[in-house]
Amino acid sequence: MLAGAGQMTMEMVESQQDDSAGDCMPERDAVRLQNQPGRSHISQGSEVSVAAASAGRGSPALTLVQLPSGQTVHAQGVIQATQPSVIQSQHMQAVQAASIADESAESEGIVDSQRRREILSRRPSYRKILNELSSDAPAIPKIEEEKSDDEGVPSGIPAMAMPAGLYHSNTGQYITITQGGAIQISNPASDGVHGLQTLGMTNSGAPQPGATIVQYAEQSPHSTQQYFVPGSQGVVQAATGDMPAYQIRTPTTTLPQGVVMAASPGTLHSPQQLAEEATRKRELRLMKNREAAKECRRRKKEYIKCLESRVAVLEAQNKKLIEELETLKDICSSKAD
DNA sequence: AGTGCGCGCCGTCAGATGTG
DNA sequence: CACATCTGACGGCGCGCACT
Repeated sequence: MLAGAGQMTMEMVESQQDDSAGDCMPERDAVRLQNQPGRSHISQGSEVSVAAASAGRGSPALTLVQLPSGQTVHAQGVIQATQPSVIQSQHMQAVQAASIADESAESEGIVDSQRRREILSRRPSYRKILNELSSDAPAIPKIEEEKSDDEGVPSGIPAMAMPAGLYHSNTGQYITITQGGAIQISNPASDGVHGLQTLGMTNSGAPQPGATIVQYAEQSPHSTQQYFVPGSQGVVQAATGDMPAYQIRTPTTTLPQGVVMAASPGTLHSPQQLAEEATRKRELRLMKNREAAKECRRRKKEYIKCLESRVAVLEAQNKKLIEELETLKDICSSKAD
């Protein structure tokens, strides 16, 4: 990432990393430009001093140019407005802006610095950061929440994007919903016909719209599978082996993660059943974490793309500012002559 | 063809963070 | 505060590529 970034941009990125994990903000960039002339391509003792007047968000940036004669000139900058940071949350921007602008107000400054430290100590949430920014900057794509098709699906249960009526499990089995509402489970290890199991769905007329989740535990007692069946209602759990059982219910109950026990909780007394329950919970937790990790990686990629976009924007701004500075220098030197 | 290397993706764990 | 969620870190795996 960031390969080919210009020198100043890289410095800015590095300084961002100094502050916290993935924090940067245009306001602070402006302050740095003012306080660190060496970074703004203005040599020490230059005849022209440039101070970036803090321009509020959305207002044109004004640059104060001190001429050798002592005259001060307000120059309109090429950057019309500070760009919202890709990775800086609005909350953070507010705190930062307050901490910079109101340093004289000691009591508020103390509170701000405490809040600032508190925020800086947190790890960034890619989803939160980008969503907050996207609400402020329409150009920044919002990280997509769960698609509407997935609404009603308990978190962590992958939707099977398969043709209508045919679904594929995470263990390679195929689920077929027949027109009569029956669920057929086939194992591809066989030729697709042998080993076919059929489950009946009898409550397809459940009143609440939503989706069906089929949870299926087969020969291995440690194997529990869930299937999301769009467009229908109810949750199905199938368990074969010692105690074959199938249950269908609507997914709107308060049971978390859409899990339905095949056996009633009151029957889980034997050590074996307790062990099975513990294993089932572990499998469920691993499955949810697996999905969470996938989602996190997707968000991280999006986050990095936004950072790279911001690098490009800052490089362009940097280039324009340098050009503007050269122009102002020429004006000043011509006036001095 | 066999091998080593780099890269990306994935699953899992542990700890931080968010939420009701 | 308990529980859920998120994310960094780690290791494994597969793939492509260059080299022998």
